[in-house]
Amino acid sequence: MATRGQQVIRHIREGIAEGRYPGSSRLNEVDLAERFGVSRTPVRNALAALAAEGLLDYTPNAGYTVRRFTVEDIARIFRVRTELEGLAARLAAENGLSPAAEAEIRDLVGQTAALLRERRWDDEIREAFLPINRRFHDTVREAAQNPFLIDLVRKANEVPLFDLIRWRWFDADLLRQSQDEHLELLDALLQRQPERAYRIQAEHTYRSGRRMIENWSRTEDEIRAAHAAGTG
Amino acid sequence: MATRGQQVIRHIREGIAEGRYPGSSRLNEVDLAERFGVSRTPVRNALAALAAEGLLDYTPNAGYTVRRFTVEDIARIFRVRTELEGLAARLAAENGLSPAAEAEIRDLVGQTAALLRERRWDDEIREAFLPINRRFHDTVREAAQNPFLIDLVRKANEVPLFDLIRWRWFDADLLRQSQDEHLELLDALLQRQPERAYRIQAEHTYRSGRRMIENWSRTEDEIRAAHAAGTG
DNA sequence: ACAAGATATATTGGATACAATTTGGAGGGA
DNA sequence: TCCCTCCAAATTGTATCCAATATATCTTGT
Repeated sequence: MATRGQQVIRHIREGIAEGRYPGSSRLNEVDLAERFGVSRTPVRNALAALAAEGLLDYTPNAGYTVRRFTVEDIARIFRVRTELEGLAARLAAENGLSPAAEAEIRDLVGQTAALLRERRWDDEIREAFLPINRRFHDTVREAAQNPFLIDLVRKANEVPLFDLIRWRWFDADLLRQSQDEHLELLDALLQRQPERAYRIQAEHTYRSGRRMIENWSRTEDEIRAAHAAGTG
Repeated sequence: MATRGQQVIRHIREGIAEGRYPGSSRLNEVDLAERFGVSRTPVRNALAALAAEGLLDYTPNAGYTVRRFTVEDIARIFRVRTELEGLAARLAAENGLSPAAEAEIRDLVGQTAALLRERRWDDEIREAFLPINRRFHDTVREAAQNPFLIDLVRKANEVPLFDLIRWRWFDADLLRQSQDEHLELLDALLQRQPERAYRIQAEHTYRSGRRMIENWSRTEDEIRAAHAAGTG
């Protein structure tokens, strides 16, 4: 089992991602310690780590606050993510796919095709697609064989609330379109076409960012309202 | 004044950058605490933060070690840095330079020109050029108006020993070449040519990375030897 | 001599007590 | 009413103590 400090890091990270600690809200050490049933020591270690990661802001003698992202911040983040994800696809095409990676991706594409064949769109389908999509892109990034790049992309994905709002607007058309792009990307990777892989992936990420921006403020407000209703 | 924890972070960071703690070396909490004249508490906070930043590796119940970078790691880092720095230049060209930024860059270019006119190459010239060069590129990155991108580039520059070996191979020819590229980049920025700015900066960073790789192992060995001689 | 287990030592993880700093408000004066 | 000062409460920063874990050492048996 991991240390308490590690667990506290996970708890706080999840709490922030799920909107329990809204942007700019202050994180009180004793409150967190009581909530998790531990002393302040592991809490402080967790806060220091999360601040170093960029998820929290820290002011000496004034504590930690949840880093707040504006719509402009999200746009800037996706401007960078577009290039990083595009670069990962380009490198993956340069390296070529390992037999294991190709098998994995083919399997994932096949699973998505099965979902599409059901010709319906409900929560069940969506919940099934989430891990498939994540594993698809994880596999592509792995194929880039650049742990440093993977780490940066991971950090760029670690913006609070991203997980919550990423799929709210998802519908059947988008699933089909997503599958099309995945198939094209797979083709580019197998054909070893780095520039084409870059274009496909960059455009994919760009559109994902545009949808994210469209839904950002609204979702943030909704979560804030829901949280206020739940506590007040 | 900052807290002791902050000071310890700075001390350890500098120590690693200057090779006092070689790659893979273990960082003992009590040793560090005694060395800095503080208790283990601020040391532990500092270690947690530095590990979250990626400068240290952490294993539960086994402590922290200085992250070790191989030649392959450096190559991967520069593959990413090339794109990130290129992206920053592209965005700066899209945004255009503020009057203040243009004045700053013109001043820095002028200072470099003055250094070149001296027609000599010694430590004094080199020491004078270091901060000029840093401020030049900082200004360009600032002009990209993307704090998130700046943060990633900063992290990419935070590899131990980079500061030590970055300029060892520098000579008069490279100073002249550097100035030429800076002038071309300034021109591209003023002309608002994003693609050209990207090309110039990406090539600039790429070559810098190539030189870094050529000198990496050698420098690491030298530092290790010097450190061993100093302590043994 | 060697391996396996037990014991001792060193090191990290966590809890608690105390010091330092900040923050909020009470009180008084202009 | 406004503002300034000072004091008290809350909060963070640090030190120290103890527990848990890992690592090294020493038996002990074959």
